[in-house]
Amino acid sequence: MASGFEAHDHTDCIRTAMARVEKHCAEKSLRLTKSRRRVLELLLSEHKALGAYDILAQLAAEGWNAQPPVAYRALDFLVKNGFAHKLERVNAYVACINPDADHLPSFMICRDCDAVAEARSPAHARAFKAAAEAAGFEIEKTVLEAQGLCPSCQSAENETQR
Amino acid sequence: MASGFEAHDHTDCIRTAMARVEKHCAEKSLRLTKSRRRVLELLLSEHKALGAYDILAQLAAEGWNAQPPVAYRALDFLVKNGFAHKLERVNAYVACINPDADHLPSFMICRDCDAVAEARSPAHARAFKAAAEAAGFEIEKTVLEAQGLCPSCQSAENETQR
DNA sequence: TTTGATATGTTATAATATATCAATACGGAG
DNA sequence: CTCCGTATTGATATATTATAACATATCAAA
Ligand SMILES: [Zn+2]
Ligand SMILES: [Zn+2]
Ligand SMILES: [Zn+2]
Ligand SMILES: [Zn+2]
Repeated sequence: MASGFEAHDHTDCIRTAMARVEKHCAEKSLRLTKSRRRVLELLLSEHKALGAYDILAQLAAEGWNAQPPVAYRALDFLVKNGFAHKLERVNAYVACINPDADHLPSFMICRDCDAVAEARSPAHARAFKAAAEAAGFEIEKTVLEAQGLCPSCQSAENETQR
Repeated sequence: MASGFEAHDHTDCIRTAMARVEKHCAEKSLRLTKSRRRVLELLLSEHKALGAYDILAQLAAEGWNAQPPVAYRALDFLVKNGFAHKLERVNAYVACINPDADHLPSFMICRDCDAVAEARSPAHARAFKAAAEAAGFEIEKTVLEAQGLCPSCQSAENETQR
């Protein structure tokens, strides 16, 4: 139902995602420049959200002397084109798991380990959209985020309680 | 289906909400102090979200010499006790329309006039919760927000397009 | 009336995000 | 190829949102 918490071949996960983004950029003549590509790689490296300043710190560690606009511009590009999403609850950004399909993303965010899973079956998102439209509201953007404990952090909490 | 966009007796709306909060505070021995009460009144005054610094500005206009922690502490109290909600998408706060029932709130936020409606039928919220639990995720908090155009701002956009 | 807990006052600063403008790189038209 | 308009980057400054820290005040119960 979701992606991010299950065990999977993450190397392949990254490769597939990059390939889809590259293809999409080629088709739409979008320029996946050095900083945009590197920021996307950082977001893809783990199924976790990174804040803009986390990204800046990583770039700095790689010798990049990058100021805040560098991160925000790259993130704007990635978000605008659907390659990443912003998690409003935590002011952080995560790579999209389905970066060329139009969708209403929704997320589960672990408060303990910061793991993020993007839900794949957006029945609730469509239901929200339908309910809003029934109320005469024209949706342009949805924010659907759940914060709590991922499966493995629930286990960890139970361990320490003993 | 929602509250905020429809015409209604808003004076009564405010009075009812304050009464419910007062009752709840009395029952739970919560202290609805001067600043907490005034911030809640400001949030209730319109079905719009106010940022912490909007609130500080209003308090200042009333002669309050209030520093940021004053607003954030009052908002924390109101949010923690379910009298207000934070809209993560716009970093702003809105009074709850159902302030003594436990619920998973969801919102429609107009990008044009900043009107906010809290949805009353949370079928989509429950569906989200169910989907997350099916994935083994333990939800502690949900953020469900739609941003777009409220009914009256849709009309206004159509006017100007002519 | 002491006491412990909760709330407020006050100052400073952290964390997140954007405005602005100059310099550069890119990519198509000629 | 080379010129031109546009998109992107570099660099500095600043805006916006939120919290840390610690002293003081208030409350309510023992
Ligand atoms: Zn993966
Ligand atoms: Zn976790
Ligand atoms: Zn009302
Ligand atoms: Zn509106």
